[in-house]
Order: sequence, then structure tokens, then C-alpha cells
Amino acid sequence: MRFSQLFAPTLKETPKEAEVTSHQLMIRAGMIRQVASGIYDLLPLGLKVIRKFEAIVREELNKTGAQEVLMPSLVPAELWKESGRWDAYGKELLRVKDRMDRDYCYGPTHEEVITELVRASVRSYKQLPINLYQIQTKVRDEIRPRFGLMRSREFTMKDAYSFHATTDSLDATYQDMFNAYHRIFKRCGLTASAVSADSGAIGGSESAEFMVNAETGEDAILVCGACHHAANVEAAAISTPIFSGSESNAVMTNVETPNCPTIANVAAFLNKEESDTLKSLVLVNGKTATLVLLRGDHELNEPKLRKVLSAPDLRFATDDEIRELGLFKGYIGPQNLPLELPIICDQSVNPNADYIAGANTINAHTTGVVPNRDIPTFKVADIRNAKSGDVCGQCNAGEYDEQRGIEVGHIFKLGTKYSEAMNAVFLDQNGSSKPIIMGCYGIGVGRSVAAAIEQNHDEKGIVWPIPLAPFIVDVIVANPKESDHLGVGESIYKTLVDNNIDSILDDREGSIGFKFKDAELIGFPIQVVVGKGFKESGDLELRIRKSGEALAVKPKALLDTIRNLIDNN
RNA sequence: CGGGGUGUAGCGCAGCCUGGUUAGCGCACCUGUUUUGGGAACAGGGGGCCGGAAGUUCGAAUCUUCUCACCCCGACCA
Repeated sequence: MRFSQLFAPTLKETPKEAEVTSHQLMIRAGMIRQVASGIYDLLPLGLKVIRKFEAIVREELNKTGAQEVLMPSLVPAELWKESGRWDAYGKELLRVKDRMDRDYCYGPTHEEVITELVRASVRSYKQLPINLYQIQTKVRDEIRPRFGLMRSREFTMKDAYSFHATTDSLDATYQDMFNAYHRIFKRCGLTASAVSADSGAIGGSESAEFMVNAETGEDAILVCGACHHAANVEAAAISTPIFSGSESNAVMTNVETPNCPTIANVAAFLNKEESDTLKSLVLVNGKTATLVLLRGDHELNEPKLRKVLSAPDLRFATDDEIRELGLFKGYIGPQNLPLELPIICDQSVNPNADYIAGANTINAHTTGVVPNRDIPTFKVADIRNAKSGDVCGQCNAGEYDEQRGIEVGHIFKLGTKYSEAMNAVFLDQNGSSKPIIMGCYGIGVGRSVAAAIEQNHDEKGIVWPIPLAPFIVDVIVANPKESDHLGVGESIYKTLVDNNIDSILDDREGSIGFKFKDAELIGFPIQVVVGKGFKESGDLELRIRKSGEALAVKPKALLDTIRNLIDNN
């Protein structure tokens, strides 16, 4: 490729719609271009990087025995109705109608389609296990797309689905995929770690997320300092605290707290810590309202609460619903409730200590509320978000440290959720019919590439790891008008390409600085300059993007030097 | 969906409050000349329905109303 022919509109200035580094750099380097919110063109350089990432994914998955398929993006509603997700998945599922008014959706994930495929063809345990994957465009009508390819509405995902006769077999494939994921991210120069996760809308028992550490990551991860257990904040279990000491003998007293609807207001007004207060929330599942108690400085973890209450459709009560319960938003307390409500209390609340809670009248709070004494009955559970300093629920010894991460992959043990709903069964050795046991495994392709940039950049631009670089070597002819310099550049370029080193020739007119800036912005790992050095002593200059080093190399030694650099990467 | 913000040339912005020449600047682009080791210099040039619609006015980028798009903070997730 000649740079003079390359369609890569690079920008000096950062477009204002981009806030995070990877997004800014992808736009500036001419890799992507926005078409609409969360919808992008991939330009030649961007597509090339994506393709390189996909090739690595394919290679590693094929090694595990997984086979590539390609399913449609457009999926008939019937399949989603069969699994129950047509109603359950919500607005993120982009639904369309065809000319006959039939319902379809754009697949945000493909459990239904693959289960249909497998149930139609698999009859016997002898045909299992199988693991099928695709690299395909997904559509999710995201509430809020952002950060370029990091969270877009149309994106490329590698999704794999495995089918098994036994849970042992599922465990083995899950482990294979776990290992393959580690290899994939490592090969791409990404530092990713697996963390325990909530399985969310996909469902299933066990799941792990692959997280790339990044300041700008959207996910909070907690890592135990002792046992190194790592978990998404949604899944991080907190050790059950043990409270000693006798019951407080504080007396319940109502105090006026005008215009103090938040914990922060109340604590400041009464000159107390937020941890001295009780946060009372009303959550609704179906028609059942539940009062949830947390220490004022803690945050509710909805996934945990959903599990504890076995309430998948749990949501916050609306203002109207709160009023119907005779409560005042901002002034709710668990004591003296006007109407009886089931109460669940976070385990970090000391049942014998006294707290400040809402007084269940407007503009008043009650001090001296002792849960064990003043609340009729309540259930205790771990229902809050862990934060730095909390004790790890795995080892009950170490403290959690909170880090930020980008979720680039997620693997799940699905079990029989889809096979049962869609009647995907096989005959076992005894001739009895059983639902197929499933696993599923996703990698966000564009997101992984964006994460690679988040981890590999400097003030000048992208610093591509060699396996992902759109071109590995950029041969820069400093001045194409200089006697034979262009010819020399061309022959170097040809040699590199003939030796399967993906290269580009910068044959453009213009000053050297201009070419360096582009090379650094786009992030070619190696630049070879035919310029001053060549004119004076016949030396080429080899510049390494990552270290910033520049070394003089004789033309004869160039190919070997570059090979070494690539091999020792 | 709730809260906050922005729309003026390909990109970044000024002008708007206080309506009044031909809407301006930097970068990018085109032509020519001179340049060529850190985004070259000079000269000349092209490019705008000022997001859209309606209104107020003799007159609207500027005021009013409505609308659309995009961005940021939250719930969602690869």
C-alpha cells in the first residue's frame, strides 16, 4: 500500500464528540467515522485492525475444536417468543416488521438461533459435544451508546455456543474457552483478567468476564488483596460481618429535618456521619413491594437483591407507588410503617446499634432506631455493592481494592435454560430424552480493539501491539524528489512485502515532520526512514514507535533487524 | 427515559447578549513558485440554505415557538 493512495483522513484536531482516548484516536487516525449515534463506518485502517483481531480469535478458537458458522442478523420473532425473551429482553431488542407485517428482530445475541439449529440436527449423545461460533454483526438498541466502538448499537461480536450431554463436558469446554480467551488477549498485547460476574439477561449459573484494566472502563472490579479473587461489583460477595456489643439503649426520638430528602442532607443537618443513618428504599417485583434497608453510606446491588428475593423483575417503586404505601419519599423509615411491608436489611447494618431513619412523616427523621428492637421482623442478606476496604466474601480475610475495567469478553455456563424452553433434547446412553446442556462465550471485537488502544497509546497517538497493527512497517521516504530515494523506498517496501511483513510506503510529497506525525498518530510499530542518513552514509533509520528509539541500519541488515524486532515482540 | 449541554465550510472555533454591508478566523483543500529531519513559506483561489420549520420585523446566524440531531452524567451490556 502506498500512503499517497490510502484512504485514511487523519485529523490534527480532536473532534469534540469524542471524549475517551481510544475514540479520539480512532477518529483522528482515520480508522472510523460516525454515521449516527452508536453507528460507525470502518475505514481501511480500522477494518484492517479488526480483521487482524478476528484472525487471532479464529485461530485460537479453531485450535479448541470450535467450528465457525454464520447465522443471520435478522431473526424471526417466533424463536424469541419460544425462549420467552421476546417479552423479557426489553427495548434493547431492535424489532422490525416485514412487508407481511411479520415480526422480526435484529439479533443482539444468538442463543435462540443456534439452539434451533442444533435441536434440528442433534439426536444422540454421540453427536455431542459440539462448539459452534460466529463472528457477526450484532444490533442492540443501547440506551446510551458511547465512547465510539466501545459501546455502539451495531457492533461485531464473536459468539460461541457449546452443547453437551453432561455437566463435566460443559466444564471442560468452559475451561478450554477460558484458556483460549486468555491466549487471545495475551497475543494481542492486552492485559486482561477474568473476574466473576453476574450473568444478567443471558442467564445461567456460572459466568466470568474478561476485563481489560483501564481508567476509563465502565465497570468496577473488586480485587481481593489476600486471595486475589476478582469480581465485577455486581457479583462481588462481601464477608458477613460479626457484630459484638450489647443493644443500644437509645430512645427513639422524632426530629424536624426540613428539606432533607437525601442521606447527605440529613447527615449534614444533624451533624452525623452518613454511616449513622439508614437508607430505606422501596423496590417492587410484580405486585409485591419490599422495604430495603442499607447503611446510609452504602449502595444497593440490584443483582444481589434479585437473587436473594428470587425476583427477576425487581425495580424501584415509582413515586406514586410510594405514596400509595402511605410513605414519603426521602423520609421513609422501617419503624412504625403505616402499612405492613416485608423488610430486607443489608448485613452491614449492625442490628444492635442505633441509627437515624426517616420518620414516615414529611420533613422529619427518627433518631435512636435500633433494628433488633424497633423493627418487627426483617431478613438479613448481602445486598450492597462492595467497595474498596470491604472484606472479601471468598476468603473472609483480605480487603477488596476497587479498579476500573473494560469488559471485552464474557463466558457463561448456561445449563438448560434455552434447551428446555426450546425443547432441544438428545437421547443419552440409556435411551432417555434429556435437554442439552449449553455454554456460551462472547468477545466484543470492536471493543477489544478500542481497549487495545486504551492500553497502548501515548501523547502522540496509538502504539499498536504488532499483532494488531494495521501495517507493521511504515517505509518513509523523507524527500521523494531526492535523487533515488523513492526508488530505494520502493525496493525496501517490496522486500518487506515479499517476506510477508505487512508494510506501507509513505511516498507522499511534503515535509518529514508531517509524515512522522501521521506515522505516530496511526501507530505503526516500526518506521524505516530513507532520508538524511541514507544520503550521507547509506544508512537507513529504523524507528521504534513504542520505545521511541531510532537506530541506523545498513540496507542489507534491514530485513533481519526487522524480523528480530517482530519475533522478540 | 430523567438531568445537563452543543449545533455557523471537511475539522476546531468567533460572531448571537444589544437584529442592519458581501458571515469571519485557524487548520485542511485547489493553482503556481520556492522548499524538504518534526504538521514549510509566499502569492492567488474554491467552498456556507448559520441543523430544520414556523413566527416577530422594513430587515433574522442573532429575538420567539416548535422540531431534529449529536455529546456528557445515570439505569443496560460484548
